[in-house]
Amino acid sequence: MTLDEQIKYLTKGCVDVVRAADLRTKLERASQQSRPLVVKVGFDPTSPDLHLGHTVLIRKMKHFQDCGHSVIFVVGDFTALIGDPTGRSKTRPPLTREQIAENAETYKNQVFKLLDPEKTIVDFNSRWLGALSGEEWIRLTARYNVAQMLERRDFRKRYDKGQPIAIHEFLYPLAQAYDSIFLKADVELGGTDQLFNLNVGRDIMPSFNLEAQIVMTVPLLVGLDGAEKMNKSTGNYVGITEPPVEMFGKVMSISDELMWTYYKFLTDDSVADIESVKARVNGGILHPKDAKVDLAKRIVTDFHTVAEAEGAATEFERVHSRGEQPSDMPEFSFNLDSDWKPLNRMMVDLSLANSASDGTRKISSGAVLIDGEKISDRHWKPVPGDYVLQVGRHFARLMVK
RNA sequence: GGCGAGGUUGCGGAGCGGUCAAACGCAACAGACUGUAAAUCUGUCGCCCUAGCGGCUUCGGAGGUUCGAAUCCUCCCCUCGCCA
Repeated sequence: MTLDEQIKYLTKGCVDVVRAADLRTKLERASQQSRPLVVKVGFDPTSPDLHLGHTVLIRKMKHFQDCGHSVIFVVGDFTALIGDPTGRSKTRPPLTREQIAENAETYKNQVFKLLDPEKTIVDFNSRWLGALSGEEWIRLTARYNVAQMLERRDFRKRYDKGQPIAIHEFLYPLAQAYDSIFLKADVELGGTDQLFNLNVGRDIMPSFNLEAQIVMTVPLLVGLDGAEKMNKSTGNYVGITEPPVEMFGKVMSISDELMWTYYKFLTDDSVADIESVKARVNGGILHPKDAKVDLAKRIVTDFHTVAEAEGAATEFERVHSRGEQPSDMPEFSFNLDSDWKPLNRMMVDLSLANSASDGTRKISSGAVLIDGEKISDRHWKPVPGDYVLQVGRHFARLMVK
């Protein structure tokens, strides 16, 4: 890749690049001196369950690796003690050493699906932050002032409203900045919400005789609903440990419009390549569904194998395009005499309805099929044998004895 | 601390003594149409059952008035504005 191509690749999808000109200079120098850039990214060890939203940042790390730079994955085990100030003042339960180690392991397993383990250094910021003396802390805090801190929006807001800001909250950005100093970071990446913290590192580094790091931020990914940010608690997410078929189906359910956003943030394709696919779709040359299938396969492949992605696509075709039964469905055994209940209640037991009333509603709205036959009577009773129960898009196999 | 507004079924938001399980919108869930896309249309959207113009529990909490309360009264709790 030429320098310009590299810059395009590395800055694709980024919201902030502070500063683009400096990035160019650093890249140039790195290639001249064949010295890879040190790219640092911090992760909070408290929530190791990653979804596609997190992978936007991880993918950006990968892009740097692709260009030959070294990436440091910093587990913020020390900064977790402070907690990134959100103003929400919920005190987090402190993690034990074991929990942190465990979460870090979980992170690794997930993150290395995208990152090259060979080229990734995993480190813990307690290693250097925990070793700082009181005196060193004072020197560090002396590098910044309150006016600068108040540029951070949530600090400013709280200050203006007269709400308390604990002194240690000011330490969080400074500690994170010190990570960059200790690691001599050339680049720090983060989500857009991290912009202030990242810039503190940039601001302070020169006073430690280091060149200011480049700060690059990536946006929060929109969730499956196309409206809210991807979030596990609202359910509009795709977890990266989800099975292939689930993952594929979820990606297929997004709107055509959102598909382009996902192409941008969840693949390594260049903006130009994506635009050309889009042009083919808009020109009627490529069916939008095929473009989405391709996207879904690629996303699945990132976290599973190519074969599993193909399998998921085939399964999807079978179930949704041809209306056949899925090859895998939960199975349940019943004894006709002792276990059988009216269907609406049965559905509750099988998690296919929220309540017996809900089950009744589904039955009367024609959503319930047994072996493909619509059931309208909740008192339907089987004779011993195997049945496939379908409620909307959910299936279950019933084995009745 | 003072004054004002308000807390209704996931959210928003009507209702202000009976016909209220509570309008309407959104979300959600089903059905039709499709490409499990969007848009559109239809239905449902507290719980229970022996499924009926059936029963039960809901309108911040606790009491009270009334044949009858989400609606009136009392006390309490909480939220949000404004002034100190």
